[in-house]
Amino acid sequence: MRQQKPKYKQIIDAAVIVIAENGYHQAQVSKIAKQAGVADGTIYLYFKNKEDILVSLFQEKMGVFIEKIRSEIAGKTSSAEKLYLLVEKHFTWFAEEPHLAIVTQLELRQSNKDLRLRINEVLKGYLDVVDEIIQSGKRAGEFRESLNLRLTRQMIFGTIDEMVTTWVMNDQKYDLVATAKEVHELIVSGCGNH
Amino acid sequence: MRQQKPKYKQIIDAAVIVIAENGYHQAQVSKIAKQAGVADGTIYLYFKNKEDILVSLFQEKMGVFIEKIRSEIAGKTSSAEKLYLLVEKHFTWFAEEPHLAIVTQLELRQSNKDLRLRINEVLKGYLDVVDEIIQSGKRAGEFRESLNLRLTRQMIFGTIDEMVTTWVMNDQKYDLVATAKEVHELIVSGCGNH
Amino acid sequence: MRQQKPKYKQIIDAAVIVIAENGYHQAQVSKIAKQAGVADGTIYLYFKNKEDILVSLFQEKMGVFIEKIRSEIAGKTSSAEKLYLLVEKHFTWFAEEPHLAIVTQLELRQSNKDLRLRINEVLKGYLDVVDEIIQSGKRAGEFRESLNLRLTRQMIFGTIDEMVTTWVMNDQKYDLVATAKEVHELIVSGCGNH
Amino acid sequence: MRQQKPKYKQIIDAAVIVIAENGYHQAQVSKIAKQAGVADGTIYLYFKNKEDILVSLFQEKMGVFIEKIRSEIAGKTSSAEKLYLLVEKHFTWFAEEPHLAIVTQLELRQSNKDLRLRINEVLKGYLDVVDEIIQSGKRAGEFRESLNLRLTRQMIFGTIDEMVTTWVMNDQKYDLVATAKEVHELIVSGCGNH
DNA sequence: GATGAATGAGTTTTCATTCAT
DNA sequence: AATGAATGAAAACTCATTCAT
Repeated sequence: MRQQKPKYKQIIDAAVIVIAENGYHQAQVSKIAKQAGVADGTIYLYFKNKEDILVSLFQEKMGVFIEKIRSEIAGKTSSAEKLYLLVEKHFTWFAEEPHLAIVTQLELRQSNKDLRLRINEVLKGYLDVVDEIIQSGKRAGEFRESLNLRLTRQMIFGTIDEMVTTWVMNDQKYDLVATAKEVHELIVSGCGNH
Repeated sequence: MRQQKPKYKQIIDAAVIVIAENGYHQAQVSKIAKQAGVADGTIYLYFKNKEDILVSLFQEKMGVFIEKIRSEIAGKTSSAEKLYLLVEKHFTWFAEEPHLAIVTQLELRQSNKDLRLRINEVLKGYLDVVDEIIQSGKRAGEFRESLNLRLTRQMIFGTIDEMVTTWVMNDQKYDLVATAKEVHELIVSGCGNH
Repeated sequence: MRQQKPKYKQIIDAAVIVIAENGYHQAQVSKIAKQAGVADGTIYLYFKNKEDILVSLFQEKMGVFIEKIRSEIAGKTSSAEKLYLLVEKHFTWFAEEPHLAIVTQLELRQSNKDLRLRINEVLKGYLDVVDEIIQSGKRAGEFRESLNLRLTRQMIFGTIDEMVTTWVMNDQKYDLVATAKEVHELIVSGCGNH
Repeated sequence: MRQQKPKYKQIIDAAVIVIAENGYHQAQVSKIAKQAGVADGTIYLYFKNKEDILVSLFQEKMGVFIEKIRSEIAGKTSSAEKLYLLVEKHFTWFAEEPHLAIVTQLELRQSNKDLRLRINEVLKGYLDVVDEIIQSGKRAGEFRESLNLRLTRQMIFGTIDEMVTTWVMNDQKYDLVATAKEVHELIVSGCGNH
């Protein structure tokens, strides 16, 4: 685990604000340092380089979120319910951290392919949770036995991610959390009429 | 309508190749010019600036694709079939233009927010097709009457987009088109077991 | 003498307008060509290069002006009167051609040293007129015998030129011609109280 | 007040040399940096942009000169004597700083109108000194009561400036300071024969 | 640990000029 | 004579990172 000195967190929180408010390309290290109340050079005592701030930021925030999700769904037996909690908590998380939503949905994607591969590593933990829900659903007979794990995971993640991105691109001006129920319904039942 | 002189298309095709092979940030105008077999300055006779190459590229390619989709689904009566064609053609399109897939799924997203808003304008035409399929499905009773148009559209687009992105991130090493049937099934029926 | 084809004059007149209205650095050859109603390439049938337009412009306009001055002072016997006419005609000239005033006083000076040396060649004809006035004044006993020709010429030209430049820098908002009498007085009598 | 660190002055002195020797358009920032013995980027820690180097250079040099003039004429009672000192010191200044003479008389004028307006701001301080001399001369009865302040100031400045410019354009090959007495005489008495 | 002054690599875009038609 | 599409050289400025203090 990384150093937990206060400045480490200060810098990450500063980065979220600076990137959300200025955009990725206008989020200079010096701006982040100023927002964090440290000198430019200090950043490099806690992070290898600028890219490392971004990855660490995502790791830190996503890590906490994944833990929260895991503990939320731990007690539930129904996979549909677990899936609902995943969607609802995901939406609630970003609704409560609008700056972070901008950073993850818009700004972080402006990074290069290498960075995105590292981000995908972090995302792996989230996708594992999705996989577990799908597997348990299949075992319990709630979900179709024939589901392709990888495709289903991508459908779920793609849907949720697109919902959040569209909401952010629309300046977060409608109630994202309120859509959780319908989104969950779409994922479980698709658009078909059974 | 833009000029249809060969050089306009030459430059766009060169841009696709150069961006796909070098990445967005290493795709210098001079590299594109060289690939297109024109002088650097010639680029600026056909495009306002570098960003304009990207938007034009997306417009040009997506425009043609949308027309193709529209004509494909024109004769079909079943909405499920239309939806299947949408997925299958989408996957086939990118499978046949691997360079373009890299550009749209990875490189183009590294652009700034402004550019992405302009890209969304182009995407609008695609989403309109999705909307029309959903609407016709609802009218025909194939799809649930209660479907929220916007959310359903986002579920469909998010799923398809995520499939293509994952495939590209995995170096296009599996058969994307082969997944079309299952993806279609997921969209129509969700992951639930009815 | 240069070609007197209509396009030659068209281009020079266009250059005066374009340079005055856009400034030297924004007066592209293509803009001048457009204003003159000819193709870019046509410019090069009448002028060696862009710099040549400027020198020719100055030659053409200044040449006509010098002739006018010469004929004006031809009949006068008093040197003071000749000097007055020089000042008054100079001011009147620019007051009647405000675009040209901007070009000669501000924009033409943004050129490089080489161009300015060529412009000085043209100016030589003007300074000759000044010299002749000084010489005749000395011969007639109107001006001090001890006057240093070169310095006196520079004093006269420097004063007149500074008056016009200041007037142009102040957006030509006061009546330049109205100052001719006082300026003449300053040149003849200096600021001393005799 | 600007920083007085050695680098600020180093860069200004380097700029004077590089601009004088290469001309304004060939005085690239990298050339100035090299001459100053600093990195290109360091220039931008001390100056907003390239134009700012020029304005600062003129401010710095002219500011010092104006102070010198003021202290020189402070003890004098005769306005003619003050005026003589102004001319003589002005000529001596440039004779002692031939590089600076080239820069102010030729190269600085190649700048655009905006820059010249900023330069005029600096020049204001010089013209104030001229005004004070004229006013004191009028009060003491040395100069004509009827003198128009603005015109007289322009006559004096225009004359001095033209003398220096001509001298620079002639490659400083004669003794400028030696002309001070005659120039002063011209300004005070004009070319008339009283 | 903390600082912040200094570094220097790297790229888009403009525009005078040419020349095939 | 006239055109105008094509050329390609050239430079200011930013900003992630370092390192002496």
